[in-house]
Order: sequence, then structure tokens, then C-alpha cells
Amino acid sequence: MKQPPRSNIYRDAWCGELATDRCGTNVRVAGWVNRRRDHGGLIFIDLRDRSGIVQLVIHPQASGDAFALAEDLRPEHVVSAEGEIVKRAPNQVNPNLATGDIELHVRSLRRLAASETPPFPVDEEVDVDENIRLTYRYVDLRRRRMQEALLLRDTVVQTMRQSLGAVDFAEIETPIMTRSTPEGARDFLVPARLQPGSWYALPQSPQLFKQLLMISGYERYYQIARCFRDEDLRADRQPEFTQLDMEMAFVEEDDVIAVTEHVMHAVFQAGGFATAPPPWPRLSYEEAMLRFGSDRPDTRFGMELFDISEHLRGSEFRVFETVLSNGGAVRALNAGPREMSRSELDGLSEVVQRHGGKAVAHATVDADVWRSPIAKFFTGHQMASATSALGGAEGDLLLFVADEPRTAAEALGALRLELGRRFGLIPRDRHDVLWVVDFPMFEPGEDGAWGAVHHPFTAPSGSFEDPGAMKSRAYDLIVDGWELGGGSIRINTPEVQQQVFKVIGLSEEEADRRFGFLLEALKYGAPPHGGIAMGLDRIVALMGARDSIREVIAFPKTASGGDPLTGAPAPVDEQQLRELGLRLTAPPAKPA
RNA sequence: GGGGGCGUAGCUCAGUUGGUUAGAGCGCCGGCCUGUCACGCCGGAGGUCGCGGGUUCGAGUCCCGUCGCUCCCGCCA
Repeated sequence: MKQPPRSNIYRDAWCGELATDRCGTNVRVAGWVNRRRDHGGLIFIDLRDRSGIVQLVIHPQASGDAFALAEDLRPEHVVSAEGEIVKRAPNQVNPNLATGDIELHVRSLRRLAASETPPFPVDEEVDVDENIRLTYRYVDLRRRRMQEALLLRDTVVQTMRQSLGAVDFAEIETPIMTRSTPEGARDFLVPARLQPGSWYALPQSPQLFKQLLMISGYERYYQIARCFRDEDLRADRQPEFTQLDMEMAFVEEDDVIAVTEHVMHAVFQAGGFATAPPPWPRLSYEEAMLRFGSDRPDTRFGMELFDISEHLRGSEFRVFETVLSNGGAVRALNAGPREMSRSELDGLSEVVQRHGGKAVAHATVDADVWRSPIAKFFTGHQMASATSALGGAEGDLLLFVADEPRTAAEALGALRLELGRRFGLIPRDRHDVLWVVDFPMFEPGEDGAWGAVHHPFTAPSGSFEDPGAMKSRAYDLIVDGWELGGGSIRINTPEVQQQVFKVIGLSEEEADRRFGFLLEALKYGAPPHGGIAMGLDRIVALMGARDSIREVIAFPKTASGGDPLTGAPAPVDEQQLRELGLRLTAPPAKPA
């Protein structure tokens, strides 16, 4: 706590900050009963506020009905206590408690509110069913781990504001009710009562508004922005989430990257998250895919991937030969000296299959050849050459995936992560930060058209003659295999913007209808500009070592998008629908 | 949309091959206890085994369906 509380009838001190310097003085504290130990003739109460815990001692001779009340207190009752701070005898010191060398000898005690027995323990770190935690989130948030997470989140946000403010960024708000301009994800829609049949959309990001602000000359903008995407949830994805959204004018990649490194390094330091100092290494998308089979590689451990297509081409192994002759690749990794059972190996194939691969082939290095069901298909030279490419030593387990190059890379990349976790190869107290750059601008979509890999406002490099070969001027910040943020230099002329729309199959009319306002704005002096968006929830989750961003959001949604506390989403009255000019074509899924 | 895991007391869990009255720890309630801090001791209450259906002499256990939570694939800056 930065300051003592203002003295009032409830308290004049924080529980967790009382120390021997206050011995002999009279203090008043308030909070929740964390635990009560009733010895019959003497009662101890651990009183908790946000700052921590202090032990209250209530003697029978305390004034008034203090002792009788203390007998009646239960966990989570809210009380205010007043009395003298007393130094504990040496044999009574509790080394596990920050305030363990003092205690408060209570003179008077007031119960400010009673409490039902909490649905789960507040004072213990037991894993409680998440649905129950969310139903009673106000109780859950009292628990130490949740408090730590939310206060870490505050530290992160404060640090972002300070370090951006210090380099002239201005915080500017953009609308939550806006026009549907799908960037790829599904929009959340809000019906417009005043214009029946029309809809607002909640922003997937402030992307277009921050570009407009650059055109408006604000030079350096940022916002801690809430964003909305109506897609399925994951441990690291919520339908509403928060990002640190930034944009700068007259910049190229290095400028945005430098500012981001400045902010994020400050954030990591403020949260005690140990990383190397900037500048952080940059890896091209192509290299990331080749070496790690992922565009967000976890570089904290090795076991890198290799393309051994050329070492094995021309073998008798039909599976590999078919893949190779169809333009596919054989990718492999060296899992090191490991014995794996048949069922463990089958398990690896399942991992690969989940990510679009077909199966994993395996071989164990045995002198110059392989011990493997597929060894008989290869020449000694092929085996020796592939083994050497993989740095294989006697007894090493080699794993192969053959497929279309990208599928092979991604499937083997997923396998690498699984092995890293399973064999404990990932160091706990080391954190790797890196940039992935040089993304392709377009990739083939399902309908044969091109799709924008980033979003269609990203500036491309290369020639529109060959969209598949174009790169985007984009960059992603990756930490420990988490994608913490991404951004790009944006398009700042209507001509280029139109060309990009054309490549992704947006007709001129369609582009004009949906993004006409942007194209128009680009005609009025749009400076070169670029920016980035950092996922706040992910940053805090990673720094706080949480598996899910729900652990760092005060009131998150469940995997089905609901909030067990409020019951949202819920049906609305017929009257509300009528005012909006809406009628349901199907009855509500569940009654109100 | 698809696949996996889970659902038994307030909480965390056990529950054998389908078999008599479904258990444990913590919590809760009552009693005792003046130095505990995971206080201790004694006693007690507490169950729609998520829900519905089926098989069976008999279902927490097997089958079908359904709901909820969760992880992943698809989807998603």
C-alpha cells in the first residue's frame, strides 16, 4: 500500500503493514475474518484486508461484548477491531506471517457484516471447480492467487501508461459501438433502435480508428482497448479481451519495434519477469517454420526440426516417395536418447494427427544404420546422411513426418512442443523474447482466392504480379511460444489499399461499401504509419505463470461464452425486442 | 461443427467384477479448552451419485440420450 488509509470509524491502518514500530500504539483495522482459533478462554482471529493479515487477540476481559462477539465470528465475517499493537514473545513469533512478530490486542470489536459459510475455502489454495468459482467470483477474487493476478495486471497497465506517456504517446478512446468491418473474425452486433434494421458492431480492434488518428496528425496514439470477437473460446481466447493498442506516424518497422521493446521491457521488469534486455532477436517467418514448425516458436529448448527430404529421396519407402514426388517434404527431429514403448509412439502419432499430419515414423540410431520398421527401405548411405543431418548419436530416437511442407512442419512442431513438455525440457525460470518478421502477405484461402495473413491494411512489399511471393511489413512479438502481440506498417495510399482489396477478392463496390470511409480518408494526407497491438490478458497470464487468461480477468466467460455469476447471456423481454424491431425465429434456448 | 477428459457431501476426492446401510480429509454444527497461527480433543449433521431413459432380481458402477465445465482441432489479430 502506498499510503495508510484515511482514519475513520472503521480503520486507520492496513492489517498487513503493522510492524514493531507501532508497538504500544492504538490502531484500528478492518477486514474479513480469514480464520478463527477459539481456545475457549482466548480467541485468535486472522484478519485480512487487501494488504495482508494480522492476528487479533481477544481476551475475555476485553471491553464490552468483544469476547462474546469473537466467539460468534466465522470465516468471511466483516469486522472492525481496535486495540493495542503488542510485540510477541520470541516463542510466539510466526515466521510464516509478514506481521508475525506483532499482534493486535483487541479492546473493542464490531461486526460490520456477517457471511454465509463460503462455498469454497478462501484461505487455502485448493483447485476448485471453475464453474463454482465463477458463480461466486466475488469470493474467488478474495483468494490470494486471484488478488496477485489482478494486482499484477494493474502493475502492467500502470507501467504501460507511464512508459508510453514518457515518450509522448497520447491515450485516446475510440468507439465501442461502431460499424461492422469484419477483419476476419465474426462481429458482435448491437441492434440500432433509432434506425430499425441497422446494426452497430463491437470492434474487433480499434484498427481503423487508430489509422484515422494518424491521418489526423496525433503522431503517437495508444489505448488500453477492449476488443470483441465472436469466435469459439480457448484457454488464451475470450470473446472480449484487452489489448494495448498503439500507432505512430512517420515510422518504419524499426521504430515501432523499438518503442514496443521499450514498453515491454519496462513491463517485464516491473513484474519481475526475467528476460534478456532489448533489442530482441528477429526470426523470419520462414526460418521459424523451418526450425520450429510454428510461427510462434518456443525457443527455450532445442530439438529443432530439419528438412531431410533430399537425404531420403529415391528410397524404397513408398509413403515418403509419394509425398516427395507430390512436392511434399520429410521433416524430422532428433528426440535424443530415449526409449519409447509402442503405445507411447502411437501417442505421438495422435499428436501429429490432431495437427493435420498422418503419422510419425521413428528410428533409433544404431551405429551407422537405424533400428526401425522402415529401416529396410533405405540405403546405408541414406540413413547415415539423414542421421548426420539430424546430429544423431548412438541410441538417439529420430522422428519423421512426411506431408505437404507446411503441414509436416506444423505437425512436427506440435510434436516438438509435446516432447518438450513431456520430457521437462522447458526451463522454468528462463524467458525467451523474439520477433517474427517477414510474414507472407497473402495465403491461399479455402475458395481459391487469396486471404490476408495479417489484416488487409498491412503494407505489403514485393510485386502485386505475384501475390503469393509478397511479404507483409508485419511483426509479431513472441515470448515463450506465446504470441503476445503483433503489428505492422500500414498502407497509406488509397491505390495500394485498393490493390490489396482486389487481391483478396473484394470488388471495388464491396470495398467501397465496407471500407469507403478509410479509402476516402487515405486521400487526405495519410502519413506513413504503423503500430502494434499487445494482448494484455496474455501478457499478464504469462508473467503470472497462469495457464489460462481467465485467471487474470476479473469476470471472464466460460468456454461456452457464459457468465455463471450474472447468467449472461440471457433472453430479453418481448417488449425489448419489439422496440428494436426484432422477432425471434426460434424460441430462446433456455428459459430466463 | 468435430474429438478427448471430467461431473459422487459445502470443497477436494475414493468407491473393487453390477450386490446389503455410498466413504475419507477439509469445512459446517454442538461441547470442552488462556498462546494458537493448517490450534487441539470429544460428539453430530450433511447425499436427487449432474439430469432423463434403458438393461438387470439388483446400477454410483453397464448402455443410450441430454446438460454443464474443461482441453484440443476447425474457426480466430
